[in-house]
Amino acid sequence: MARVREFDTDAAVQRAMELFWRQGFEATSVRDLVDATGVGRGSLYAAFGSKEGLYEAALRRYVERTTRDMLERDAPAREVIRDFLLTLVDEAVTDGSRRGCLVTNAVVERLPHSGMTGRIVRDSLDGLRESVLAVLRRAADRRELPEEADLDALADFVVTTVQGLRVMGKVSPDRRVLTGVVDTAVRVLG
Amino acid sequence: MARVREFDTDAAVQRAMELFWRQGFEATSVRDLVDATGVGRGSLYAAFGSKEGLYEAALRRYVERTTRDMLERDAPAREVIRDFLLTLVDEAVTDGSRRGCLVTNAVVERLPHSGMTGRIVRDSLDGLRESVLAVLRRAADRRELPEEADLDALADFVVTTVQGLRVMGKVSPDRRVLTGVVDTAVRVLG
DNA sequence: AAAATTCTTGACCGTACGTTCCAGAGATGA
DNA sequence: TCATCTCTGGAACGTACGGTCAAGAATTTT
Repeated sequence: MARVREFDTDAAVQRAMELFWRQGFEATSVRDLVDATGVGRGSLYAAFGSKEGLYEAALRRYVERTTRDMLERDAPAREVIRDFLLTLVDEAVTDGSRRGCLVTNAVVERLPHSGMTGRIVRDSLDGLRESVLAVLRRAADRRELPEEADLDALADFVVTTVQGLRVMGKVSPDRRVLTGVVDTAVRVLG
Repeated sequence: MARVREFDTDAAVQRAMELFWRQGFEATSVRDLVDATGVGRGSLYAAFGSKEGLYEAALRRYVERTTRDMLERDAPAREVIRDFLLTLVDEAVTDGSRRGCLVTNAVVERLPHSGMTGRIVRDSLDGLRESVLAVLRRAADRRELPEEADLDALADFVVTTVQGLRVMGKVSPDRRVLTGVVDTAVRVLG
């Protein structure tokens, strides 16, 4: 043992996450990160290795914190999923700084540039897909969906709709429009 | 009159577009653009004002060239839109460099940083929306859709699905999955 | 108390960035 | 032919970047 770390790693990652979320990876400089976290350059590099390492930690944190517990509700699938999508609409309309979703942003701006980002993003979307699938399976068990429904395709469709909403939410955060999209989308669920 | 411009502006914008599309705005340096276009720094700045100006020209070119003539076909709406979405799937699966769609990329990585990008992007999506709407109206005239169908909401839904496919295509360019999504999506069209 | 170990701070590194500028080349009009 | 104008090419600008490192501070072990 020796000198103990003075700064709160979690808090630093949280601050970094907020910056990356609002500004993107490239547009956020190490200087910005030092200022926002209050942690010195050296300490940041000792703890995370690189700017990209810190970004990945921030992305991981985002994925972990973005809970899907809305999807745990025991209610008709269409209702559960509709409410879930409507929270995304709400986020988009409410979010004044148009930051969208960090995962979606990571897909577009970081995926080609390698690193662990692809892995994290894929895991995140797989997680969402599984949660949706669980909802659909419960519904299928209750004979709530048509007998021949393809649950896998439906789950992929919902995940795709989430990404679509995330993008559209940035372009036109218009509640009426986005709500219409959600209502249209959930019509495929029976 | 005086000395006449030596380089082909259109060709230069085309080259720039390819670079921005593949690498994104921030990751493309002016040096890259000079190398790819073969046009000197000075000439580039004289013609486009700034890196952002060239980006906007490239984005505009992309929007103009990305023709929607698939949507002009006179066939059942569901079929026309399904085929259109399937071409996107094909693009995603085929595109080895995962560049996605320049407009979608612009939304995510450039929208917060102002400029004309927001305007161009919005115009582009509005254009797509109008094309889809025209298809739907033709279908409605032919009593092909349910009487009570909300054409506006359907058009917004299709545009959203396009964006969703564009993002998903980057993460998992899997034809089976994406085709399933398309088939699911078009089920809302009657 | 002293040795050992880890963390902190911030100056410093080389590089690459976007942009500006200007001397010279090429084209036109007088 | 010469004056005028625009375009060209690339050197040069200041700045900001991501990353490194060494000296000192804090803590634990001996």
